[in-house]
Amino acid sequence: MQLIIFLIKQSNICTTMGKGITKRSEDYSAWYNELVKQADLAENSPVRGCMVIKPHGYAIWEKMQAVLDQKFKETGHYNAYFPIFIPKSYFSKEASHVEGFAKECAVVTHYRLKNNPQGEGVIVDPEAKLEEELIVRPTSETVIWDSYKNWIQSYRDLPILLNQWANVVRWEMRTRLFLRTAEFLWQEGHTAHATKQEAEEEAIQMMHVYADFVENYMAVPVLRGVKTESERFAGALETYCIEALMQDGKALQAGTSHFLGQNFAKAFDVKFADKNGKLEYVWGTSWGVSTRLMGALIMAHSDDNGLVLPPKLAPTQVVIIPIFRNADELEAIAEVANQLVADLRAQDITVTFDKRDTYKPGWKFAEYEQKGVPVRIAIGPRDLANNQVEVARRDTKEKQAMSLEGLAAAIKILLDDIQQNLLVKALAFRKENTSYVDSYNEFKQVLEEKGGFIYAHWDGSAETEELIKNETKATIRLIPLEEGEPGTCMVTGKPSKQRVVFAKAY
RNA sequence: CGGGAUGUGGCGCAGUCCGGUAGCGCACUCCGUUAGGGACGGAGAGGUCGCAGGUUCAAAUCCUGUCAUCCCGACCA
Repeated sequence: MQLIIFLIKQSNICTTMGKGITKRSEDYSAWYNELVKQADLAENSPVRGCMVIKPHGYAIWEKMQAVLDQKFKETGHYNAYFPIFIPKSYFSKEASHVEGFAKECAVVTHYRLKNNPQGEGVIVDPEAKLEEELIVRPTSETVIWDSYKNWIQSYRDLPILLNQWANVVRWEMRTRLFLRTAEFLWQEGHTAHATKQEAEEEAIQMMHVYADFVENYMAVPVLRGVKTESERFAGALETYCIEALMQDGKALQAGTSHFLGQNFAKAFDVKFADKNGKLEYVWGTSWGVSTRLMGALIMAHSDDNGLVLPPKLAPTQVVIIPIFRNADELEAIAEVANQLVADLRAQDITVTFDKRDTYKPGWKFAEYEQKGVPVRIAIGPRDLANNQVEVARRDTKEKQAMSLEGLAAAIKILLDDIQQNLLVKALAFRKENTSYVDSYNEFKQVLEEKGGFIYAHWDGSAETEELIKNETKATIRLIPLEEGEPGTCMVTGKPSKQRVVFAKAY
């Protein structure tokens, strides 16, 4: 009996392979690229390294934004907007900051075009050269701290808790849709505080806000920790981060939160008078997540049939597909379907009733599967006769007949179950792909054969970190927050306070 | 910026070696049959072969230049 079920499942898979995508096992990278396009999330733009985010992809991003925005507001932050252009001179004010971003900045040098006097087209008007070039923001610390200088005089002006939703540009050499694009969308929080402790607490808080979002909405488990000095954000004293594991065993940095110390306050001369009238530099943080989260979402759950979305972030949670031969049949089905739509909406479930007669049911099944709609309900004449519907869940691809009686409530429970199942599956995968090693040879072997997160002892030096990176391409993803057992470095044998997490990363 | 490759209807490709006036699959339009996992048949529409020169009676094809994109490295959310 089990064998028969297995065969049926196999044949189902085969029939959907007609316009399928490359399997993960064959070429993970190709699978990802094809999936992004097939699921209608995004495509390459005419400009190298930039992407067009298509409606379905953008709808998912909007869901993410909505949840995050609410969380930011709940933690006391306000949204604001600063300009996309930053005067070049601002970048020279914080030395390590410019070091970190100079190599990937887009620069505006002119403000006018004119018709080409030599012939076709337009040229940049050489007369219209800017006095000072403008940098297209790669991040906004500099322009924001320049404003903070004017906004902050007294301890009464603090804290300032701002966030902005924006696009930024980093001229990357190699790009991939969502994971690394020359222009990307993100949010960047920028806060200013009177004390070191408060700023540190803010940075840590936001790391936890991110982790909570990624785990409870994206259903992707993350490790929390701090970056090593060499992986730290340019201009930060401490970078808190969350790291997720993708299905190919590589790590993805899902969010970062930086404790900036007084670096930017000093660079932009932002001081405040404390209660004793003494002038002090302001303490700062910055934190961000980007459309890269889309990449994490895709790579964490999706399968060889296409996108798999957690219900909490799916723009459409349920699709209803009628199966009919003629207008009369459709009418009978629509009566039931419309009632079901109303019932589902009453439960705050987003639902689409796709009664188009321009596409066949099989085509629609494949289409919604590829786009990751969590639950599909099919209703045909046979179902109407039995007062039931066929319900299929995207995550496990299981199908079952369900009674129309109390269906909306049952679907609500099913959606919760899918959300939960995705996280459980991802947690199990991470557990399977997490290793503890004590020798460098073992480390190399595990990295080569299995990948994943590897906990190992490290002597704390940048030299050893660099050596491991050069020899194995693995980097220290983070130093866990919780105190660990001391040991000895797997490479040098020098003492180590605790294990750190290594992985190959995106 | 080093190494490799590719530019031909909307997409994916063949044709290039050996010059002879452009073809296949998908998608698209119309008609009919179909409809519980990406239907079938028939009839159509759509391309200055990346761009600029050159050779030739004749160039997608040969030569020169140029631009762009992709992949592998160094760099990065």
